[in-house]
Amino acid sequence: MDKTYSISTLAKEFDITTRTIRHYEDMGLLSPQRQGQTRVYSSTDRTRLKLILRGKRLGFSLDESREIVDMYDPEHGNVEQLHKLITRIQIQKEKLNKQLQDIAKLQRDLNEAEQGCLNALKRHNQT
Amino acid sequence: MDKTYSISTLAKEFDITTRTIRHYEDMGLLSPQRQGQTRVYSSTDRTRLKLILRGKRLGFSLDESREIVDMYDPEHGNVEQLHKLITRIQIQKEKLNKQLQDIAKLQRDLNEAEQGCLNALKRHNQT
DNA sequence: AAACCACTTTACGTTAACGTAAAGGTAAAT
DNA sequence: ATTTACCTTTACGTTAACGTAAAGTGGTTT
Repeated sequence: MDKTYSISTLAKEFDITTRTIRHYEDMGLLSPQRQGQTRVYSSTDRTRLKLILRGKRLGFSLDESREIVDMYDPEHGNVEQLHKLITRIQIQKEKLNKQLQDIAKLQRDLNEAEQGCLNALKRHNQT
Repeated sequence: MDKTYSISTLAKEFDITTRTIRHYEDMGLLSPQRQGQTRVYSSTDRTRLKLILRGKRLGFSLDESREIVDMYDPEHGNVEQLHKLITRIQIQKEKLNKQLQDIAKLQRDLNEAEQGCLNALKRHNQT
């Protein structure tokens, strides 16, 4: 008796359109059940959607996001597949580390810029 | 006697095409000097380009990146402008914090997935 | 029964971020 | 002098990620 969701419910929850959700399905990122021809989303589907949107915020393409969400419930086929998956996971982890460094730098830069502004305001007030 | 760069030098250094660099100029992100009709990039231009590419890695649009690089050498016009700039800087900082959280979550997820794989391999080797 | 709602598919349109010729200018090397 | 190696502009093409109608289906509310 797992909770289920309609497409518009999910759309409202995540502030996206139903078109977007269907598009993710077209691209192979989601594959909800059907009742007749109506889509019924499980909580697993909802989680996948959440992950996709997180990937989007991080600047991932849908292809990259599919790679990532597929890492969660992989076809634990043979040993070779597992090794490949581990490799892909490590690649992603490295990419994330790079991104962390970028963010750290940008944060420092923004703080500097902010300080520059505040100093300019101070100088102005002293006039 | 500041160092200058040709367009193809920069393209090679950052592993992008000259078309891309000209496109950034078309979009108003760069405005190099000219010698005749040839573009000559200063080290400031080079830095701006670096920032743009960093923004790209973080999933920013060119519009967003322009906003950010413009924060570095703003037209310190009036006080109002300065306040607006500070506001924009803070918005960016919040966005970055959000992104940091997303990355942290994703890193944890990937570590879990990796452990799952490693365990699956262990179980396989015990057979 | 008619109107309304939420769902569906199909399909063309749009925007961003470049790719990819085409056609030509300039300066150094052969 | 002509090939080579850069540089330039102009302009149409492409891909991803949806937007936006159009036209139809199926339940329920009036």
